[in-house]
Amino acid sequence: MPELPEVESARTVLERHTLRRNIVGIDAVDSYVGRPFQTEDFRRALIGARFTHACRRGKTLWLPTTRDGPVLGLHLGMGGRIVVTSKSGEVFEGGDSARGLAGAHQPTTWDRLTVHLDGGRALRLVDKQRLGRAVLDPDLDRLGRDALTVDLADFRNALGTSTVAIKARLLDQSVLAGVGNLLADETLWRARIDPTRRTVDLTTAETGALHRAMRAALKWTLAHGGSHTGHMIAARHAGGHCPRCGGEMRGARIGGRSTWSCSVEQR
DNA sequence: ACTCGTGTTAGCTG
DNA sequence: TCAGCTAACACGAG
Repeated sequence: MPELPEVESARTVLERHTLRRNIVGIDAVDSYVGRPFQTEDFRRALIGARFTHACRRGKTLWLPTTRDGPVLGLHLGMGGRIVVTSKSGEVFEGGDSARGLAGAHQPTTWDRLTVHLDGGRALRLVDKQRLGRAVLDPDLDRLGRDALTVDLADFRNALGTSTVAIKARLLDQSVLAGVGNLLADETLWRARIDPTRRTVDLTTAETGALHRAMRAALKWTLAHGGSHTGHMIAARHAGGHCPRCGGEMRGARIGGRSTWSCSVEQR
C-alpha cells in the first residue's frame, strides 16, 4: 500500500503516459471521490483541457492543466493505484504493488475515477478499499515539506519542539509529507532511535542521524520497488529479530499505528 | 470467525 | 485555543 516510493512510481507513470493529450471524457463514482463531488463538475472543468505536469508532494499527486486551468488532485489512500490503459492493450501501473508494465487491465467497479484521453488512452484510479480520493484544485498548503527533498535545516525546523513521540511526529503529514508507518519504523531503526522518545528530547546529533536515515530509507525503497522492501520490515512481528544485531523486536502502539523496534539498539 | 492494517480526518479531551 | 489522541472509513489478508 502506498507510501512515498509507491506514489512516486505512480507519478512517473502519469508523467510518461498522460501529459499533453486532450481529455475527452470522465467516468466517476459520485459517492466516492472528493466531497462534495459531482461527476459533472469534473467533466465541466477537465474535458477539453490537457494535463501539463505530474506533481507529487508526500503522498499527494496533482495534475495541473494549462496555466490557471483546473488541477486534478489524486490520493491513493491505503490500497489505491494508478493504471493507464491504451488502445493497443498496453497497461502501465504505479502505486500499490507497482509494476512498470503489467498485464491487461479489466475495467471493474474498483475503477473509481477514469479520465479518458484522446487516442484511446485512459487514466484510472483503481481502489478497492475506497480510501483514495480525487478532487479538483486540491489544497496543498496542509502538507509539510516533502520527505524526499527536505534538507537538514528544514527537517529539524519541521520537527520543532513537539513533545509528541518522534514516530508520531514523522507520521504527521502537515509536518513532513510522505513518511508512512513502515517508512517511519524503517527510518527509526536505521537511526537506532527508540520510536517512543519525545521529539523535543532528541539531540542535534540524533536529528541529524534521523534525517540521514530517512533519506537512505527512501532512496533504498525507491530503488527496490516500495516501502515493503525495507531492511527490517520482515521482522515487524512478535518473535521477530533485529536483522542487524539479532536482538528481540518489541511491539508498541504509537499514534494509533503498530510500531516495531529493536529492543537492544533503539534507545 | 475474527483481528489487523503500508492513510486520512472529524471530532473529542484535557 | 490547541496539541494530541481515537474512532471511523472499507475491504482484503492472515
